[in-house]
Amino acid sequence: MKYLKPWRSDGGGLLHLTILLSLAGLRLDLDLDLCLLLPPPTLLRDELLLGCDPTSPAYALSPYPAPGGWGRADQLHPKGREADPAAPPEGQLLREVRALGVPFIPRTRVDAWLVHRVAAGDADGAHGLLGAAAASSAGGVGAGVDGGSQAAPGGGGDPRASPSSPLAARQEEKAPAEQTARVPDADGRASEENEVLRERHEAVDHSSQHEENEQRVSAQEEKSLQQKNEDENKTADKPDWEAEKTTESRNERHLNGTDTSFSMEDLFQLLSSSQPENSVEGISLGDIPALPGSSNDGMNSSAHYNVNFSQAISHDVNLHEAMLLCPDNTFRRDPVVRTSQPQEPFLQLNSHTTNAEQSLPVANLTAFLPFVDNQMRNLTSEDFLHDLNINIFDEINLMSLATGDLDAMEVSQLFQEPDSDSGLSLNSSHNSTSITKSNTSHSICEEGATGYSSDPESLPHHNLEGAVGGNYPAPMGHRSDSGFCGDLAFQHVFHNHTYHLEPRALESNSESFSWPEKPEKMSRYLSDTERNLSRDERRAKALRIPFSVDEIVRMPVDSFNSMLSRHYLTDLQVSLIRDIRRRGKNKVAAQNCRRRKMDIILNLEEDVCNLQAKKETLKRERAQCNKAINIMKQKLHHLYHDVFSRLRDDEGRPVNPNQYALQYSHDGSVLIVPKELVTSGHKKENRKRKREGIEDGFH
DNA sequence: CACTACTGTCATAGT
DNA sequence: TAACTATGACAGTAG
Repeated sequence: MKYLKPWRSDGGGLLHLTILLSLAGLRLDLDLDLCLLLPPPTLLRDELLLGCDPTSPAYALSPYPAPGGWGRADQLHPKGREADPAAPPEGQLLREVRALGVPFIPRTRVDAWLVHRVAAGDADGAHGLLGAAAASSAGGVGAGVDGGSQAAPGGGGDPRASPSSPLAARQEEKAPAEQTARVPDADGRASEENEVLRERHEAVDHSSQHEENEQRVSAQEEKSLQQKNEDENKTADKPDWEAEKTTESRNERHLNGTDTSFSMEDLFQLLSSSQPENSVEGISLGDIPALPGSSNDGMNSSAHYNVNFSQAISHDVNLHEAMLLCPDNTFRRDPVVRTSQPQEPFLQLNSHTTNAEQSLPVANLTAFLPFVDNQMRNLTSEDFLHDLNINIFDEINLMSLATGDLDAMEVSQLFQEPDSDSGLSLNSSHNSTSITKSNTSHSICEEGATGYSSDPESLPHHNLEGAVGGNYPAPMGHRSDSGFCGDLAFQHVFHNHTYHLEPRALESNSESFSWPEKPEKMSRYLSDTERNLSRDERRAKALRIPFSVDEIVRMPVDSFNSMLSRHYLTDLQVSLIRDIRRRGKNKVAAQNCRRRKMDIILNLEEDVCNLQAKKETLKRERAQCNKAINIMKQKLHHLYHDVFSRLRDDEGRPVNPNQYALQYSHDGSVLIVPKELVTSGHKKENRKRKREGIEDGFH
């Protein structure tokens, strides 16, 4: 869905939008048609008309730009398409259409061909031709990319797209048979017309299938409006038709609004000034399938082209009721906003959310879910719809994150960012570092588009980028400037359509939403499951990185690098993955570091304890030694006195121990010497020992 | 409300 | 030079 570019001069984006909305069972097509018809200032009015330069991008039926445009543009590129054998040359077609007196000029060759067939009475044929639009267009979004890339190698298709998608394979199979029967015109575009017309036919079929459900939904909406909208209490008291009238008149007031913005009236004048025979409704109706609420079958008569402008706007009511008004009608209309809506239709859709009161409660939005979901499921038998659903729901899921989990202010911020693809630069002011850390290798477009930051979590819009990440590669570097705004606008449109998500989808996607850095702020939004996730895990989820954080961190570097090269990842995803790996490894390193530090501290404490214990032991040993020494001294003292008591001099008298001392000689003999001699001898011996000790110390 | 422990992260130096 | 590790410093959070 990322690849849809609604705001384009050609009808392709519009066709896509119309078809997709029809597939979704929403009666949004006319309103969006009118919105989409409003040309950007730089768009020449003639580009809206059939007679534009065939080489102009506006002429191409593809919603994608020609070669050089952004990726997957090749799918519906005229080149490589088979010509419709029944399609007249474009000049003849135009002449015939004009000759039929159709009150408008079809915008594209497809429209012209359709009008030609219908006005000529071949309603069934036109109906049939219309049908194929959904298949082709949706296939162009999803599965059928590769066949187109073969047909238009210069179309900037995603080179990594699988060449074996089901639709591509089917196209390849049927191509030879059709080539034998085709009568290619000069441009080789006739087959494309045929195919797109067939797609439209399918779109109409789907639309008619959803008619009952749509009416039921509309009735419920109206009932809810009448019951719960205080501003419209009077309307609630009136019969349904009066309520509708009120609604319609309200829209007419919007239409006739006097503000200076680009109104629908301006559009009407703009288109009618150069082509007086053209009517606005004609142009828009040329692209829309049968309107469920119209009295005519829509395709059985050309009368449905004569819907007046106010009727067309009445469908605008349906659009906004379907998109923006919830059953309990907590959403208020803003006439000013609505009046200015035609100027910048998608941004106006954004403006609906700028009012806090206008934020869409998820519970209310889910009223549409069963219907839409069933319709989508019924269509999944088609390969293209498989891919389409994926893309749609990707887009839907992302939007649901914003609408379902953000408060009104954040939603409004999300939608207010005009310069960002996917509204990704919303929160840039909240995190200045995210800008300074942006990879300078990114172009401004990409940075703005992706809100590139090393800290995606700080940017709630990043999860939008996730729509193209993970398993849905996005050719980010192939956008044309013109496609940028369209992409932005178109995403916003589909974001609004995501209001029909299942609650489960909303919940699951709320997990992938990224939140402001403030944890206390986060806790308000995060579920218990989310709260258990680490920041990087939430970031990875937000960007839909198809690897677990644990994998990213623990993987060997070789495997890691090969993994990055194997998967098609956006720069933002790669950056986040590398950041996750770096942070994860650093986290482990920090844990190890702290563990080591704690180990060191514990070891030192243990050493201190051991040393203290050793000190105590030594103290005890010293005390024991001292005690033993004292005992020995005591014993020696006793022995000394005992010996002296037994000694006698030559005259037989006891020896006084205070005057004599015992001296042991080296040969073991014991001498009794006077103490004066022992003292002097001890001094000399001590001196001698000291000298010897000093000499030993030197050695 | 202050304090503390824990944890994640960043910057930087070293391997 | 890239990748990784180690570590100090800082900030946020919970008890």
